[in-house]
Amino acid sequence: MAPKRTTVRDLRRQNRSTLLSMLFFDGPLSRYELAGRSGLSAATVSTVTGEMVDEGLVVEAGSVDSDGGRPRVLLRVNPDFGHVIGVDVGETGIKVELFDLALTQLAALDHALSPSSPSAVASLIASSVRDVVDAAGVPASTVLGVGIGVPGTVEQGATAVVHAPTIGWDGVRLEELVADASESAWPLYVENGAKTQGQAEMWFGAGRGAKHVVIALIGSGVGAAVVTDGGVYRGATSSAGEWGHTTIVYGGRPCRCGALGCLEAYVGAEGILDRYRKARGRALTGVDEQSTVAALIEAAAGSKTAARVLEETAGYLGAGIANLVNLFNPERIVLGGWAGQALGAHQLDRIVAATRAHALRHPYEQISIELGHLGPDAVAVGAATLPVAALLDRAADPRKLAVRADIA
Amino acid sequence: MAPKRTTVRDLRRQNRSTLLSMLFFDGPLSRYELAGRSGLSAATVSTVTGEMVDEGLVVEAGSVDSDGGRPRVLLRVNPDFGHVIGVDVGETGIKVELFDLALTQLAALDHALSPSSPSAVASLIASSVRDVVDAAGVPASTVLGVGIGVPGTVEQGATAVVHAPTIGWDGVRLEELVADASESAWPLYVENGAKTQGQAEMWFGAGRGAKHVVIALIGSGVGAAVVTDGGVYRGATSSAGEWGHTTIVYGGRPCRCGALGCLEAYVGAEGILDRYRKARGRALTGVDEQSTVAALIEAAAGSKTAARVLEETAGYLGAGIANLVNLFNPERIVLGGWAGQALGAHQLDRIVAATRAHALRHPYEQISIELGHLGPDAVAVGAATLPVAALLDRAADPRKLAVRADIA
DNA sequence: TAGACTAATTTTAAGTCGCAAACTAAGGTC
DNA sequence: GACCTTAGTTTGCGACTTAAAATTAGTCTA
Repeated sequence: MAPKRTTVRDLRRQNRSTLLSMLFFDGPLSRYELAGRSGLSAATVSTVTGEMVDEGLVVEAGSVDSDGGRPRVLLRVNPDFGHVIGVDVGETGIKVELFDLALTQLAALDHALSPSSPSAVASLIASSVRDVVDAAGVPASTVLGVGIGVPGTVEQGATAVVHAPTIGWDGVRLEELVADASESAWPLYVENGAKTQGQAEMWFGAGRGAKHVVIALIGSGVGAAVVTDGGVYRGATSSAGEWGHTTIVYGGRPCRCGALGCLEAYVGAEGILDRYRKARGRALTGVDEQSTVAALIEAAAGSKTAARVLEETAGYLGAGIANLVNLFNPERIVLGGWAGQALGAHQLDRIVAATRAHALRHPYEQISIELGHLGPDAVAVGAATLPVAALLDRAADPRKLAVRADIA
Repeated sequence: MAPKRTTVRDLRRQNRSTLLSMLFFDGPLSRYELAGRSGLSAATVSTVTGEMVDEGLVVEAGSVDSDGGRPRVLLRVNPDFGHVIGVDVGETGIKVELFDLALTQLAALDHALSPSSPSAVASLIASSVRDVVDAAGVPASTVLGVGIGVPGTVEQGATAVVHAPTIGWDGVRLEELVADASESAWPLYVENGAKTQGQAEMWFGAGRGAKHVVIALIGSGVGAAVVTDGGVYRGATSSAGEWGHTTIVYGGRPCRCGALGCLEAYVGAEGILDRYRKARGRALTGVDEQSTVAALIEAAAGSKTAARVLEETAGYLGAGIANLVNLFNPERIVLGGWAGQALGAHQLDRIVAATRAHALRHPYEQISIELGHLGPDAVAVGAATLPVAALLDRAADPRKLAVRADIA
């Protein structure tokens, strides 16, 4: 059982973490402001920040006048304290990006990838990570960790286990595989790609500032990242948020998961296009799903059928969102994913109206529905936030004593 | 903003709370066992428990042999340290019960109540609370707090605001009303009745020992209490878990909430009976909903129509449960509420099968589905746990400095 | 240009906390 | 009754936060 005790040491770690997180999220702040915001005494702020400055974690960043007295010295997280890497394992390729601690991208790599064995993917990840470090020209020793977003559920445990039916993975111990394929021993953080994308929206996108958010992601598949009390909600075995496979039409359209009437079968890109094909009698043509959906949206101006299919889609989607509202009672819904943003750009009013029609009045009144600010590219940045989150949480180099139980 | 700092005083409070909670939930324990379980040193356990014994919060409770050495002295929470009161505000009456700290019932009162103004209900609560204290013969000064379960959503804030459409309450500041109607200044804890019932299942019923549980409650209405990481999940404004009004059949049966296709319209008692009436052409007779549903279940042995309606009900319910499984990924589902337990007793296999059919394999494999151990009576005990939870959380008399932000 | 003044940090001294180690208590065994 | 074993207490210490005092780094005034 986890130790439930609290010792004096935990105090310092907790307070370091609080102050470091404030500096990270709320930009440069003086010690004085830190004291005010944190509730800590000026003395403590001084000693704690002093420590972090000595360690190179925090640096001074100019100063601002304070009417009449000693100017305030601004502190901020040292962007060069270390670097983090985010990996987006997609269904058709992997992206590897390297960032500094301010999450500024310093290098990026893309690899197309036909469906391959888990160990082949793991090797590719390991070598690409190596490559991106070389490409960025940063010393290997400054890499604090590697976050990996995968298209499937991830069981967090002693080692992360991935279940990703769309790429044929079932019980893949990706963390072990990548670790075995790498020479370096950087901490690895494997997480569901929807959750990393959600994390990115929370840190840099439409979720900023809110504590209870559901990020609805609609692409080929449909998923959601649920943020409760500021942290990503995982559930008992980290597979929470499988919104796409909730039943919205009992006994309805067959879904690729095998069940009937899943939301994904109606509002997933494939479901939308298939419904159009059935209604119209023939399919739209497009080089890929994404452009076909775009063509459908454009066609809606002239085609009654296209317009009706999209209208219905907005209805289903609104009902699906209303389910999230009723169950999670968030303060904000962020509509993301490439199809979600495309639909939202043309149909947001209708989607909102359908949500209102299906949600209870009280929780509905609490929410705002917004489009995501980031595209699917955000999976990699989101993955890169994982080692940063570990750093903020421990307020210490995550490579040391990497107890990675709850990354939040 | 809440103070984010952690001071050395918080340590003691935290550790007191840990030890007190262990004693409460895991029965009498010796200091030695407490040290082992908590990870605290024997020295700290000794001083902390010493304090709590001095304060009367904890008492010694015999001793047990330890092979060969000094016997272990058992400690337990002093059941007579104080008393707590639970109030169940139902649609047809209120129940008020008084318990000692071991949640042993010492007195109970029932009042029928025709739909009345909030302030009339508040007065009745205030006077009944007074009465139950007199009936139990305990000194008023020993009452640590009063928990109130209400049939609607409760916005927790500076003062609890209740929205309960079924009894015509909209924005009722019940906490203020009751406080104004009482002479005593006992801390009040107002909470949704489904959540208090869920809390009772967690502490004493089918939820014991689990950390991620959804308690599905089916009666006339349908709701759920979601427990994540051991605490009741509330969402941004405490109206999370409105499972009954999630859409399960898009465009389906009208629900009393105004929307179409809500789960409640299919598996709520009224919905079941109405579906039977429509299928059969005539209604079953019964003195009330509860006995009518019982009659329907009995009729299923002979009547094809009744059997089919129940079968369909199991299907809808399974799909609804699957949605909970996919979204919350709990480790356990508890099926409660009078109708839920009645259905579960006769149809559990079918419900489980329908759940499996609609849930994703991976999260499905994590769960066990169980019948609730407690009936709807549990609302009052559940409400009474609220002041106890406050006591355990603060490890101090909740009447002092009652900061009731997060009761968990 | 030297005080005087103001406001941000740092230093100092005090009090709390948990812990390891030494110590005491309470039983059993031979 | 000497000795062993185990439970619980006391003691001394290092780590931590804090209030208060001291210091620092500017601006303003005369």
